[in-house]
Amino acid sequence: MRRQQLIDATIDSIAENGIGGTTMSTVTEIAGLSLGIVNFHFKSKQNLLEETLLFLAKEHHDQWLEAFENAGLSAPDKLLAIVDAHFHPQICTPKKLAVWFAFFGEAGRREVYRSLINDIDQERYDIALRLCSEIAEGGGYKDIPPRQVANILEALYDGIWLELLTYPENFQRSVARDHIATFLSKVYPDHFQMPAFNNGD
Amino acid sequence: MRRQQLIDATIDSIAENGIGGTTMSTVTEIAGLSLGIVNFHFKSKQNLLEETLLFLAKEHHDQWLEAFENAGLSAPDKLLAIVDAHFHPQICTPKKLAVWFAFFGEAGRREVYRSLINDIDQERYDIALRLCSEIAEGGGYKDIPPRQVANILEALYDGIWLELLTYPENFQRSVARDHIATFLSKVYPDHFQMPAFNNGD
Amino acid sequence: MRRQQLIDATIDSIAENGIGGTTMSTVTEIAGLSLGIVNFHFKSKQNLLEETLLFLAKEHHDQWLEAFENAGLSAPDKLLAIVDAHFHPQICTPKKLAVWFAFFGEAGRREVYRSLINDIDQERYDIALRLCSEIAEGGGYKDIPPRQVANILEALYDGIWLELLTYPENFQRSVARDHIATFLSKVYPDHFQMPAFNNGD
Amino acid sequence: MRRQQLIDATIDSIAENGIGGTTMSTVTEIAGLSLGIVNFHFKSKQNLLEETLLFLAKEHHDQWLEAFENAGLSAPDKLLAIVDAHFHPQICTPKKLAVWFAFFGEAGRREVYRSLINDIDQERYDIALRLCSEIAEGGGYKDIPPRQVANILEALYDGIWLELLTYPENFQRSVARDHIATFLSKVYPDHFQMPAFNNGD
DNA sequence: AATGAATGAGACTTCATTCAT
DNA sequence: CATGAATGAAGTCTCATTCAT
Repeated sequence: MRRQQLIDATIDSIAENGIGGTTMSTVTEIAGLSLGIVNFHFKSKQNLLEETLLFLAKEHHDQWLEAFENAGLSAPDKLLAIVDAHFHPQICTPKKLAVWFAFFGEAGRREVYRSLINDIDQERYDIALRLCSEIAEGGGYKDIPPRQVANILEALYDGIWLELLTYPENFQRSVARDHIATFLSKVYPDHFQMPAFNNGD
Repeated sequence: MRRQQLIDATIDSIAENGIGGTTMSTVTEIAGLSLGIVNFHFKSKQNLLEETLLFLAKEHHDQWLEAFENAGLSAPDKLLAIVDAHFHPQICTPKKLAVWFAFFGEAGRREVYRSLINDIDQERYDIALRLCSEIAEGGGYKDIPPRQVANILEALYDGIWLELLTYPENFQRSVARDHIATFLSKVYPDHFQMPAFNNGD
Repeated sequence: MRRQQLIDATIDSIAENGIGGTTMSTVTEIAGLSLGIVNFHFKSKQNLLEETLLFLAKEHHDQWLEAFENAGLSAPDKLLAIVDAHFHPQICTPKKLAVWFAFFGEAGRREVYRSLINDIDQERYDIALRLCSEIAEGGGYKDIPPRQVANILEALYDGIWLELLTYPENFQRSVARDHIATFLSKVYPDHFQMPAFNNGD
Repeated sequence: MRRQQLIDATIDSIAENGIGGTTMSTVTEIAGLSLGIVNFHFKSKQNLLEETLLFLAKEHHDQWLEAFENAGLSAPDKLLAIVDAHFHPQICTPKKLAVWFAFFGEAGRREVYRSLINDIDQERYDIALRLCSEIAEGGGYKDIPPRQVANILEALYDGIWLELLTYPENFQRSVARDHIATFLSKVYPDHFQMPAFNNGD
């Protein structure tokens, strides 16, 4: 309860001030609580940051995993469900994107962040790889190794997120998602269809 | 010169300590200069950081612009030259990638940095868009709007950079570049050819 | 009772963490009680510390006073009983010595603590002085004023305690006590006998 | 210069407020300097405290060592010189005594303090033991082992210091020193003479 | 009586910036 | 131009005390 309240405030603060600009004061002020309370519920500021990242990672993980499981039975359906999950309104908000990249910026030096992010990525990558392999095998796609498709997908998630973050004025989740659908329709044309483009884009 | 010496040291320091861990001391110590000298050549720490980002942006800009101009005359050649420039050994080093994402992660400063590098990004995007339009027109590619190809390219640059940064143990510029070449060969099959894949990938 | 339970825990905590490292938390945790309970039974932390010192002082006082009263009738017997009481297993434990010197070291609080234990020290000094006077008079010892013997005794108590505290690896109450007995045998040779020394010492 | 200024201020502050009550503020305020300067010249508060203890220990060590070396050639002269050094006006001031006992109170838990104090004590103890052995041998004193005399001397130094600290209103270095001279005159009567007592004491 | 979450003053420490040399 | 000691604001963390339950 208090913990979640503080994690929410931390997300707000990082989105607004960055990790470096996030202080105990900014967090507790946003949460409307007293300064000392963070060290009461979390051991330290560092721990608060880690728990915040953990929360985001879990939320993201649950989102795509559920999408994957609830999607239609076919591999393309499941793969597309995972793609869509990255741009779900619960996950892909300007605030949360800002926080993700704040952590990415530190990940090189903070083993904790890195391993946290890696674990989740790895699981998703493995599933995507399996789905691509199924599709490639079933469709007779021989020119691109499934591993490469999965790699490009991972890069596209992050790359598009960064576009959305950097140019929030054109922020449109649907367009973002269409980028990836387009890519898939080119790679596996019999299994994904090109999205219809609105003129304006 | 002193200024460049300090900017280089700043890059080293940010790569090693992050922006938050970069202090006047870490910078001047790496540069082998005295503490007080930064405020002599730069107005403030903030200014030093901005100049550092600007330096990277310019270096990057010069790289792809020169590649673009020196490339073969055809649009595909020129587009591929821009792609390659992103993974040139001068530009795409672990240290510099770390600095780029350190800046991307600093939400609070994003405004400042955005205003610094917007023009450069825009220029590259415009050129790529023009090239894609030429190719699409000449090749009769009608299903994907050139704007979208250009957008996906931008996302791929950043997304692949982030992969390289996050998983430095598989750091291979050539593989990175192949991802994009693969994408282009799928979008404009008559103008780009699929790279040959090594078995290991 | 709760109060005594907390005082005991305070002694344990001071011995382990020092006065500075002793907090409401360390005390209540050792006591196995809830954090808020101290301010319930004691006015404040300061008050808890004072009561703890007072407890030690009283315990010490009772010890030597009882020893004094129960000893043989002769003045030397009674004086030696007081000496022995300082090294009684109930009084002279590593933990309690640590607490004593923790308090002695707290200059800022010395005034407070002095006012608490002054009377007790004075009472013991007066009794010792009286006993020395009796012995000196009865034995015709004219070269040392009784007051000086009493003073040296007081210094020896504390000095030997500090040795015991500082070098706990050679902690031997019997040796400590022998130091003082030796001193007395030199000052009042007809009334105290030199202890036998074990070779090792 | 600045360092010594801060060490002096630390001694003043510990004497007045104790170690627990000594803060960066109290120290720098006494020194008339700015708050941040301690961490500039010393790494941390803990380091400042250790350097302060080191300074006192060195000063004390130099004092008795010089006294020992400059004293008359006979063993009694040298031993008495060491005794006297403990009550030299440079060493035995109310302020410095307060600081010593502040550190003694922490010594049990701070290995640094302990080892610092131990080293100095050991050297002095060894010298005193040697002198006592010489005297005992030369004078045919067989009833007290030299080791015990040396031990009692050590206890007396600290014990008398504590008396002086606790009852500063009777602070008289000469009386203190006489206590020890009296003890020695009783132990080695042919080599030390009883001091003359003023009536008042 | 008892609990323990919450508060907020105050401690230590870091570090951008200044300025006498 | 260059140095680096000095300053002091600001950040993290601790902890005595309070108070609703």
